[in-house]
Amino acid sequence: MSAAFDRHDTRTSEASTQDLDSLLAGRASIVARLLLGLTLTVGERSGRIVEVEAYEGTDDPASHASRGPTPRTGIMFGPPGRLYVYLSYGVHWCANIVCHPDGVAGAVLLRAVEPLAGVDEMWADRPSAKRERDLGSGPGKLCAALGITSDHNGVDLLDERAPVRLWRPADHRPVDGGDLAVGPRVGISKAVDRPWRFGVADNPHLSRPF
DNA sequence: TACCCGATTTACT
DNA sequence: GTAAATCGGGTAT
Repeated sequence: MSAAFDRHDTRTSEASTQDLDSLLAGRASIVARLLLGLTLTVGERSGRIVEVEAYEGTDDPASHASRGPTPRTGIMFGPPGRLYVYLSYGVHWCANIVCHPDGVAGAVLLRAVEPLAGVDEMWADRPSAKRERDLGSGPGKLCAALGITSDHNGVDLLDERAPVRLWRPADHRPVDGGDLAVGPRVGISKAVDRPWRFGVADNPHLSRPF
């Protein structure tokens, strides 16, 4: 599969100037960190992505796509830039951004956002939150705060008319150097050694410290 | 058709 | 720190 990425990996070195469209076709473990600092908008609500995890599909035992496509995971085998939403523990919705080229499964789990707009609506859907930094500080919390549910599964995030949109704010700066925190993924039992959790270092809205 | 379990959150001890 | 809540998909009957 690596041949499918050779072209993309070289281009992602200058990712900050690329279109999101081509960026998302790259390898999940590289795309993930590049999503930090981008904005996710659902209606009136917006959040800055501050924590993510990469899941590399067929070659990643921890990925839902590791055993091939199913009715649930099929979206991850399609074109990049779409939203993959699944139910965790029968309770919480979790959202991923599909990446890799069309036909090659891969995704980036959204783990935390910093509220930017529509904060009143977020509080209404996160009644148990005690502080603003608790509103989106986890993959399930993030979906509740932004109002993301299975209704949004398969949405094209780059379509301006879509109910959920991913975009680069005018003041965006790549998160790297000392601002980039890296660590092992959370809550998995396979491939636990892969350091594919990325975050904005010391950001108060993280799901947990690195 | 049955059983098992999970990319979690929350409340309670 | 620990356990309960809750349900769809995967794997085995």
